[in-house]
Amino acid sequence: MKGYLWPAEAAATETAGGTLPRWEAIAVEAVGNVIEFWGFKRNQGRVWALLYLRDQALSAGEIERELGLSKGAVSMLLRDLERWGVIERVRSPGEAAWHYGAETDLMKMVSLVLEQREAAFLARIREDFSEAQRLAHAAGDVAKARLERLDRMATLAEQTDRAVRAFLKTARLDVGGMFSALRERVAARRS
Amino acid sequence: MKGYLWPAEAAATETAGGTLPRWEAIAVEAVGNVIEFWGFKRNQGRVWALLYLRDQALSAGEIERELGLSKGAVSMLLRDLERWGVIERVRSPGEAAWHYGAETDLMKMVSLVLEQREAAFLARIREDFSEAQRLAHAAGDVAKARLERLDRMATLAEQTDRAVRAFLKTARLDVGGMFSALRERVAARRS
DNA sequence: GGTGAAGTTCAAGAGGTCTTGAACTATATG
DNA sequence: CATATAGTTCAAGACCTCTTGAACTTCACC
Repeated sequence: MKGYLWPAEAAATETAGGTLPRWEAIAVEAVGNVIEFWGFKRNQGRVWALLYLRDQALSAGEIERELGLSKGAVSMLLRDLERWGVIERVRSPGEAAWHYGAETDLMKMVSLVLEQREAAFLARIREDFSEAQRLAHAAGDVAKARLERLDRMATLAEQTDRAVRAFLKTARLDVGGMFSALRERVAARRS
Repeated sequence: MKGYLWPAEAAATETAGGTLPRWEAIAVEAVGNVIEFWGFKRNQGRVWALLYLRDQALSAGEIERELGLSKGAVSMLLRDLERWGVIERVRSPGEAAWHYGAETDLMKMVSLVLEQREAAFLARIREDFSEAQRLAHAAGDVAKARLERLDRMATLAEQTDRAVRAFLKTARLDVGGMFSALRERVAARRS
């Protein structure tokens, strides 16, 4: 949630090496912003958006040029996206280089990754609260009212858990309804 | 989502000037981590947690000492928390200094602020997508398949919107059910 | 109104994350 | 097998947010 005050015009024109049509540039930036909102890297969103909008596989070199990124950055971003199953690496006929194509909706990736993160994160927090409760009760000299507050505080983690699950359910419903045809291919491919 | 690999022991002992009982330190850090997960500052969570757990109003100086923060930082953090309505500033009898107390659940703040952020943010993204769609159609030379992909992409913002609303609803339900008694006082006070 | 303590502000700096680019590895082709 | 091109890795540094601390303002009390 850093950048929601950027000027749309600037974002659209400054960004690339220059070859992107304006409408494409705007869309690519918009996806970058949404994806950053969800705690991913802006450039992961931009790369996916470019591949998805082009409706054909591009080489790493083309992505570099279109988005003004370095070779190293593109390599790492593509790996992330591939690991999450939202782009596909294809060997094109005459070419030596791999090409990369996007077929799947990004929300799949968002909900998948958020679910993993959330699981590890909240498990840890819960342990911490349990430990704190154990110690506080053992101490003996802690006022009852404060112990109660500690108990209530521990529900913070549980509330967060429930809220995240509610979000994930919504996200998956939406994606499932709208993109079911596209998803099958990738669901089969994954793992 | 940076820090879910910190060692609980370290977090509990290193942090403060040293006066915090261990159970309190652990709980304070845990709240700091949850709040950071939601895109707030870790120290906002730590300050709120300390005040809430103490069950009495503390002065800025005490907070500084207990959490090992600077005067300036405490001043700004308290202002944020007060603006969000999760702490209260009270003038104590004999003392010259203000004291600060926490009565409300933090999830209230999380859902309130997220709602504001989300509204501004997604309105902007939607505009961007509209603009991109307008330009792409005007261009004329864009393949139909690509225009369709752009349309689908625009639903990203709408899906995000719906998912965030689902979360906010859940969060508010939880808080409402569990802390209704505490909430009234502050609801009346706000604005 | 003067005094001292509390509170606020903000430029400079600390602390993190993300990107770069050069060295390195893998792969296709003649 | 040699060569060229693609792809990967990671230390150095760019970038950006958060904290600090000193100067400044406000406030209560005498």
